[in-house]
Amino acid sequence: MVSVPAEPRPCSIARTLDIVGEKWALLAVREVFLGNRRFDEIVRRTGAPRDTLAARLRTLVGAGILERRPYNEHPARYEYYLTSAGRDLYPVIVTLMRWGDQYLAGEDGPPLVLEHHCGHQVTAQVVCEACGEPLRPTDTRPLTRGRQDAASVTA
Amino acid sequence: MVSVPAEPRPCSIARTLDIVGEKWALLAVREVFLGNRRFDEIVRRTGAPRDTLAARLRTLVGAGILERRPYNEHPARYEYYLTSAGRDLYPVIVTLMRWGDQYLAGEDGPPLVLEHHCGHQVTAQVVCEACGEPLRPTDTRPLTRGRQDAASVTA
DNA sequence: CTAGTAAGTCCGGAATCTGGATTTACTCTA
DNA sequence: TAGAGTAAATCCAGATTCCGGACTTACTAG
Repeated sequence: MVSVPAEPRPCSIARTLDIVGEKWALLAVREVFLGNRRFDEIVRRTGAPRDTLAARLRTLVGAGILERRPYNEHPARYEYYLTSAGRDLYPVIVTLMRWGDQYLAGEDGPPLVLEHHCGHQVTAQVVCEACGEPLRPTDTRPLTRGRQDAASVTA
Repeated sequence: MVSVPAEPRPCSIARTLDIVGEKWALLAVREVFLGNRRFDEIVRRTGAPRDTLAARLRTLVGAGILERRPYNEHPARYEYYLTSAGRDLYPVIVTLMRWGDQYLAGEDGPPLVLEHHCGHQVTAQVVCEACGEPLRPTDTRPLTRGRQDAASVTA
């Protein structure tokens, strides 16, 4: 009965998902990107339960993704702003959006279309920052640093 | 006591998160990208509870992201493969990874480094497919199609 | 005959999520 | 000045989900 040594990967994806890997967290961030910064507005736009949203906003503020700024005292009222770390979640949001546009849009197309300042509709593409080429799974492989047990990347 | 009309946005991000907006779902997909296709291996690498993982794999297969192929009969054994829809989640995965590398890596840097076939380490960047320029939140705005209540995008 | 492997399922307790009502401290309108 | 409205939560109790560990099934290898 030798138990197999469980060893979850140390992984940036897992760590990130511990913070934003839940529906309401990311939808709250989406709303702030769209300019809606108030609690009730975020509740209304996302459909999240108030309790749950309050908890998520706390986590996001604690993680340094959102900043809670008072806009009124007596009674205390707050708005949520993206920090620079929060703004850096933009790529995550737009790639999620693109996937949904591709695979889950109904007959009348994507529910929200963004326009880039170049004049075209936004279609998010992920490229290698170094060479500018599109990043495809088959074109990358784990760089060996110590023991690596990942097999090759194939579909 | 006029109840405020709740109207969650129809949104590709929300729809996508209904499928993959949970830690274990995306980590399972990560493992398959890394070439680990078997149930026990995915459990071991992600640390997910077996029950939960089984449920997530079912969802992912149902959503057309993974494909379950037998590699053995008697006893029946299966492997999970990415469909093309699944491979299209690569941008989501690498942008999540980049964010974690930036904000959550410890002293010894990112736990996993990918090498692009151009020879450089992978740093995922999101660009506008049309003009190739980096996509920044301030450079995009919702294109009005019918009523839109999103304010401008500002930080 | 025993041990190991692989892909799950079953279980019961713990934690989390959910919608609705309530609270607090105002401002605005009749 | 009373009543309604606004905004950010919080409280609650029931429903759901998550979790880890044990178990099952059907083999193969020694």
